[in-house]
Amino acid sequence: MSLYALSKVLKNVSLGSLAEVMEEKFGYLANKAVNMAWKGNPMMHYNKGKSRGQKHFSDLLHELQTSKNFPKGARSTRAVRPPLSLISKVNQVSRQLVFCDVDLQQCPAHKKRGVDIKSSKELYLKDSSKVASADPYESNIGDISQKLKTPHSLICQNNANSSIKYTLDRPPLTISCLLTNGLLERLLEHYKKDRIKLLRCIKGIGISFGCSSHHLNEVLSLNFEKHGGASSMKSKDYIFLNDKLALYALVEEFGKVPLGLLPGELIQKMIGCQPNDIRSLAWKEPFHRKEINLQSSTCDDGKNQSAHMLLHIRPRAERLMLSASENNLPLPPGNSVEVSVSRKAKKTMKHRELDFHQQIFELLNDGTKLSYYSHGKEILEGYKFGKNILCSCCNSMLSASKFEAHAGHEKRRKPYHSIYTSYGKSLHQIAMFLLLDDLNNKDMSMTDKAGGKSSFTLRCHNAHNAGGQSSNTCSPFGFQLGRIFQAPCNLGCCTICRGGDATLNFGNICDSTMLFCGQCCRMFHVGCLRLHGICDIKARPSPPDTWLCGDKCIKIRADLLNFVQDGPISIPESLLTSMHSSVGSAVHTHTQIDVHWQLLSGRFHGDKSKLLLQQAMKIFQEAFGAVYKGYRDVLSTMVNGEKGVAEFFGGMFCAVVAVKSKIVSVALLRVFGNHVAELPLAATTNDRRGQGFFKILFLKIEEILSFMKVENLILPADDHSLSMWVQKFGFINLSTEEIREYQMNHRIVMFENTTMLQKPFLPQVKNP
DNA sequence: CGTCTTGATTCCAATGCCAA
DNA sequence: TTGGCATTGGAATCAAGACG
Repeated sequence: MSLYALSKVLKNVSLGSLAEVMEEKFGYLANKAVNMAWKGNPMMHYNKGKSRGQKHFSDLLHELQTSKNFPKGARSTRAVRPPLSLISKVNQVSRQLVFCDVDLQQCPAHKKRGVDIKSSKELYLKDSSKVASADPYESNIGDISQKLKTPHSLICQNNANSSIKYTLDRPPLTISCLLTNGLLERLLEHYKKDRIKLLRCIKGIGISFGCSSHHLNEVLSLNFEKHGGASSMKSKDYIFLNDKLALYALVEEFGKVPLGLLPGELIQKMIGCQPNDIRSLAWKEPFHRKEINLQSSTCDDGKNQSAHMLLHIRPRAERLMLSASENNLPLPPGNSVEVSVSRKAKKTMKHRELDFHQQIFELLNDGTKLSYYSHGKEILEGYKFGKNILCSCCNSMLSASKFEAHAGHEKRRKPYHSIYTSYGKSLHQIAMFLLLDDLNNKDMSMTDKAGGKSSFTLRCHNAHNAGGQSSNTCSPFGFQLGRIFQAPCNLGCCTICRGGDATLNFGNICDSTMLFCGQCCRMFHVGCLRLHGICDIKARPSPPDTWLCGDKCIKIRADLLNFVQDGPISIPESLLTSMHSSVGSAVHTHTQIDVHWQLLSGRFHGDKSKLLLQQAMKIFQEAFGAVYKGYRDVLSTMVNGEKGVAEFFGGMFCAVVAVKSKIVSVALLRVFGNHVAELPLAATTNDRRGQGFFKILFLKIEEILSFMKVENLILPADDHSLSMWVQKFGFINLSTEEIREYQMNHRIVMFENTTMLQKPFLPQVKNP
C-alpha cells in the first residue's frame, strides 16, 4: 500500500489512535513504545513549515534502524519530497515500515528533473511488492543512518529557502520571523527567568547556546527555553537580546515602526549593536520600494495610503478591522480591536463588552439549557438559573468561569466564548449582537424595567416570520432567541365537572384520573365520563393521545388523516394567477413549475412524512430558533408529533406549500373541535417571503377548516406581524375573557410577548 | 487532462500572562 | 473573575508542479 493510500485511510483518524487503527485495519502490530512517546511528547508533532520535532524524528529513525525488524534494503521510485507529516505519523508504526533514502543521484529520472535529491525519501509498507522487488538503487543502511542523523538541517534549509512567510519584504512580526530572517545573526541572546540564565548565539536558523551546566548544542528557540528548565512554552518575555531587550519587546516595536524606518536601524537604536549588515541591507530595498510605490500611487488618497501602511504592518486582527471599516462591513464578532479608535475609546468598548456579557444572564430565561463546548463537542451541560449555571452533572450552582473550570478548561478563561445555548450560539455571540444592536439603536434601553425584559429580548422572541415580508428583527447573525411557551393561567379542569383535582398515579386509573382528548386536548375525569354515560375507561390509553373524547373529535381526526393520506395536491394555475394579481409578487413566475400543498403528520404518518417534516423543521428553526417550554425546546415535539408531552401538543398537524418538492411555507395546525382551531406557528423560507406562498397555504388551511365546519381560528401574533394578520388575513384581537375561556377548555399554545388573535369563519365558505 | 503530492497560507483552538 | 493579546501548533484549503 502506498503512503498516499494510507494517508487517505488514516485521514480522519486522530494522531493518538493511529497505531490502534493501523492494527485494526491492517493487522500490523504498531510500535507501542513509539506510539506512547508520540502521545506523551508534544514536540513529536511535526509542524509544517517549521523544523521542530525533527530531532525526535531522527531519534525514531535511529530506533527504527537499530531494531532487528528493519529490512536490509529498499528502493525508491520517485524523487519527490516525502509527505513529512505522514512520515511523522507513520513513525508510530515504524517497525512495519521501510524507510528509503537511496543515492538518488544515480537515478536518471531525478537527474533530469534536477530536484533536491538529498531530501528525497519514500516510504513503503513492509509488505509492498515494490519493496520486495530487486532494484539497482538499493541503498546502504549505513549511509542512510549517517544522512538521517541530521535530517533537520536539510529540511530546515529547504523550508527557510522556500518559505514566503519569512521573506525580507515583511516586518518581523513574530519571534520566529525575527530569528529566521538573519537580522539577529551573531547577536547574543540571554534567557532569564527566576534563577535560570542561558546564553545563546544566534547563528542563522541553527542556534548555538551554552550555559554552565550544558555543552554547546544546537536547538531551536522553543527547545532553548525547554532546555532552560522552563515549563511554559512562552519564551517571548524571557529571552533578551544582549541582556537588555526582550525579544518580544523588539517584535512589538516592529509593529509600531513607520514604514520608512529599517528594521536594522531600529535594532541598532534599541540595543546599541549593529545587526547583520548584509541582511539589513537586504531588507532595505524592498521596504524602500514599497514606500515609493505607496507614495507614487495615484489612486490612493492620503487616508488610504496610511491605511495600506497600517495593513502592511499591523497584526491580522487589526487588518481585519480596518478592512471591514473601509468596506463599511459589520465588524466581525469577537474582534473588539479598532485601528483608528483612541485608547480611551478602546477601553470603553472593552468595558461595554464585559457589561454585555454579564447582561446575557439577565436576558436568558431561567432554565435555558447551556452547554460547554470544546472542539465542537459538548463537554458539560447545565441550565441557567439567576446569574449562575446549574450543572447537570453535580447539581451545583456555578458562575460562568467556574462552569468552564468544571468542564476542565479553567485555563481558557473565556467562558462566554465556549458556553452555547441549545440553538447553537455562544453567549459571546449573543452579547456581540447586543452590542451591535445597542450601537445601532442608541435610544434603545437595555433593560426595560417596566416590561421586565430588554427590548432586544422582546424583538427576538416576537419574530413571527409567517408570511408577507421578511422580518427586520432577524439578527445580523441570522438567529432568533426563540419563542417562550407561556404557561396557562390555570392547569385546566374537567370539562364536565369543572373540577381541577386529579390523581397523579401513572399505573391504574381511578375516577379522579384526568384524561386528555388527543384531538381537542380537553380534560375529563374518568369518573365523570362514566357517570355521564360517555364512556367507561378501564385502562389508561396508550399512547395517551389516541383517546378521543367523542364522535366529533373522532370525525375531525379522521378528516385530518384523510387530508394527510391525500398527499401532495397541486395548486391550480388559476389560483396562482389570482395570487399574482393580488399580491403582485413572484408567484406568477412559478406558474410554469410545480407548486403543491400537503398536510403532514409526524405522529400518524411519520415514516412517509419524515423528510418533508425535516424540511419544515428547518424552516421553523430559521424563523424562530427554538420554542421553549421551561428549559426544553419543544419545537421538534410540536412539528414531528414526538411523544413526551402529548397532553400539550397532541393533535398537531403540519401544513406545507412546496415548490418542486422543496417546502417554502409551513404552518402548524391543530383543530380542537368545531368551535376552534389554532395556528401556533407559521413561517416562510427567507428567499420566498413576500411572494404569496403563505397566502396560498393559508387559503388551503381555511378550506380544510371550512370543510370541517370549524368556526374560529386563533393564533399568537408578535408585534411585528400583528398588522399583517389583521390587515391581510382579517384577524381580530381576542379579549382576555375569551383567552381565558379557550384556556379553560383547551390547551391552546400561547407564547410570551404575543397577542392572541382570532378569525371567525363564515358558514357560507365553500367546501373544496 | 486527471490524479497525486507538496508547500504556503489561513484559520482557529489552546495556552500563558497581565490587568481591570 | 474574566477580557485582551500574544504565540504555538494543528487542521483545512489552495495553488502549483509532477506524472501517467
